Amino acid sequence: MVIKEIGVIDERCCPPFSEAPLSAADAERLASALRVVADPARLRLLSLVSVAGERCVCDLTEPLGLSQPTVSHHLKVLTEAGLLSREQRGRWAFFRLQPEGLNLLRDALAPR
Amino acid sequence: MVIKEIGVIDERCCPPFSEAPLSAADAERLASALRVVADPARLRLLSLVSVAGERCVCDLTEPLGLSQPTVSHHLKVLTEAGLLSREQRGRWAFFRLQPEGLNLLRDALAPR
DNA sequence: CAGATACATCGACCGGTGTCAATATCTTGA
DNA sequence: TCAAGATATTGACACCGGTCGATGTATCTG
Repeated sequence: MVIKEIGVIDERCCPPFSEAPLSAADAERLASALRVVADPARLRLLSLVSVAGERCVCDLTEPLGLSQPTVSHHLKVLTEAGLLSREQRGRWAFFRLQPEGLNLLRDALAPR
Repeated sequence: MVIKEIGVIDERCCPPFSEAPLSAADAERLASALRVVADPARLRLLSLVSVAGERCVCDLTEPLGLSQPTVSHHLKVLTEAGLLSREQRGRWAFFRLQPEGLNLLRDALAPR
């Protein structure tokens, strides 16, 4: 069993913002999580998948105007971060939005 | 009169996420806004200012362990983005959180 | 098995940015 | 007006990551 250590958005990623000053480690974790979505290509991928409900790589390459390896790279980052799920069906890999990931990120940016 | 074009978090920065696919331009704007907070030093600055209510540069250099020019640079980025306000009083520059900035970013990450 | 299709991985390039030292600018007090 | 303190700006450097072409791997079809 493998536990992802880098770039994962889970319950540890997003400590409360204005209760106490963020430690260096917490800030690094949260910044890593935010860096995942701070990219125009990844935002468009999230949006395309979210609108369609489900998309394979072949559907995503052309609207983004990026090469297939680049799109695969971004999808991997988003999936490892917990923002997308991946399901292999035949030759195709289908991706869906995992809304909890975005919810965790949103909550991390809430001043309380 | 100068209108900032890059990295500003305002009402145009954060179009709805899953109603329609993000355009390239919208994705670029939103990514620019998110890049502002996708940095550990800037997150810690936001947190320190948020907790204290108000801080000057001199209060922020030491807890971050960064040089004064670097801290000033990050504070400028955060201020131009609309996440902090800056008020000069005597020799000191005091910074406060502008909660609307974070609210706009949060809303942009909401799947609807 | 051979070819085709869909996707992933690798290696390399390059532009962007976080960082610092040095220096400039601004503000106050004597 | 001069000196000192607080902050901003400049210039340079190093590192990270987005991108692509080439190639590898898996899956289906004939």
